Amino acid sequence: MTNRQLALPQQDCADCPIRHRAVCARCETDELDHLESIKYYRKYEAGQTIVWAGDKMDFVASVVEGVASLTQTMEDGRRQMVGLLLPSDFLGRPNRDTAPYDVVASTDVLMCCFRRTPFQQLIADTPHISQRLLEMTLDELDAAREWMLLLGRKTAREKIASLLSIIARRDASLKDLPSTGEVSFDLPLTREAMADYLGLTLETVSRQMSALKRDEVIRLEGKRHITIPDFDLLLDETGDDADGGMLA
Amino acid sequence: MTNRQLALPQQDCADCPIRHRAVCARCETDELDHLESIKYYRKYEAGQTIVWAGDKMDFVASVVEGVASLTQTMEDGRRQMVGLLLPSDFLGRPNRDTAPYDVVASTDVLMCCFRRTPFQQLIADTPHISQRLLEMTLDELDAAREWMLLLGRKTAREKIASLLSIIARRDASLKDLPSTGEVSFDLPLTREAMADYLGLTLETVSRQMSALKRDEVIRLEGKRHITIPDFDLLLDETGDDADGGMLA
DNA sequence: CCCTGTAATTGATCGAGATCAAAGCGGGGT
DNA sequence: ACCCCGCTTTGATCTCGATCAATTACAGGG
Repeated sequence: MTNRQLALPQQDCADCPIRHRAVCARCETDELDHLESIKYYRKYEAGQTIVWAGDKMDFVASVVEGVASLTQTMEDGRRQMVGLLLPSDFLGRPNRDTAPYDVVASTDVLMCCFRRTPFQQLIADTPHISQRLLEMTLDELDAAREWMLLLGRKTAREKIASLLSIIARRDASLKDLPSTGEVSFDLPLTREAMADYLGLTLETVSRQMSALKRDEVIRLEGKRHITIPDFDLLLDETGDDADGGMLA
Repeated sequence: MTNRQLALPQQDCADCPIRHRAVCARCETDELDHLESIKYYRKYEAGQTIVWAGDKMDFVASVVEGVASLTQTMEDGRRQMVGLLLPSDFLGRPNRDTAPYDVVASTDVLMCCFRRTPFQQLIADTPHISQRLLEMTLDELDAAREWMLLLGRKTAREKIASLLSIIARRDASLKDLPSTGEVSFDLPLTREAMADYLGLTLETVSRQMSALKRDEVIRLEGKRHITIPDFDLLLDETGDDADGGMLA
């Protein structure tokens, strides 16, 4: 229902839904042509592992549709998600050939891939790409640091509220809707994935979701579709300052 | 003792202790000359706030000597350190004029500063600088993600051991010493700062330090000078894989 | 040398979230 | 329809780290 028919491998960057947000955002037509010539699309199904930590990675990519997660695992099995890749986010690091984390598709995912070596060359030659990549990396660093505050200092309830508000916001911005008043979206994560992201157990996630529902901060239709009757009410629960405190 | 006489504002980049690690690492002589013409030095005393969150920041800088911390504070006073700036680390974000975090000198600090506007211009014109900045930002992102695993999933004892091993490693690498066998260094952080970094209370930090001492993983001389009789023994306590798991 | 103030240690108790354990869904396949 | 099987919810109990509360160590100043 939400994961409607994934687009078939498309050709034209001009029609791309992430044209103005992804690593290619600042490219001129001729630069885009060059990118277009080395790109290829790839689909992954929900639950599928895109890359295993430690594997060679011979491509970098932009998420076009869907959600993927970056997860670190300790020897004894403890797991921590360290990033969520939403449409327009970039996967991979130029000049590194080994993946440091597992990358798993949370929903069906469509990626726009570039072979790593030609892409590295392109970065070196195209300031519009390397500048955009720097900017995106700095944004990711800000997001990671915001997440450090969440992991280190927030309560379970605040963590859940923060996660929901972030997903709601990014979902709204993707659809060019405002994130105020009543907001509604599909959760792209299982309870377990939420727990891995928030540094909690899945039982605690479930309990806090129930508590937020009981307190009418959220409504659940099925397990995955969420309605937030009043977005400001949710923000009050995040522990962030009134202005939302968002940087990016 | 460790914070020996801070160098007087110096002139010559060629003699700079962070010449080959900082944002200027890849610059050629002529590029260095250009940088040299817009740089100035600034000292801060231990405990002094370098920038307040929300303040205008009209410069960016490299840490030359000393240690500074980046800290986020919630309205109710909960605090989380989100980064530690060691010598060669970069402070500030091009194209952003407002500081997102408090920056506080943990020890006496010497900074090599650049006014933001000319520096931005320099980045745009000098691939050697922007490439190095991208690389450093990607490293910081890796470090932040490693820290997310620590904050979300590690026990108090593992957190302390991880922090000590990171500081020991960076201290050794700065002095071109190996980090094996017996290692010894000064802690640049108070117990409270350690707690803010690790997402713990200072009491828990103190207790775990005592426990590591009791178990002879570390030795304390005074409150701040630490000796690690066997670095591998400390690594066993971090919860990371045998190979150390370090990326950068 | 003794104050004084700050940083650190140590002890006693509490509580949020983890862990262990059982049910409830709900949807897809035969 | 029915039965799985994976996901989720809910309950009972335990535990690690937080909190509250004294001490103790130490550096600087008179």
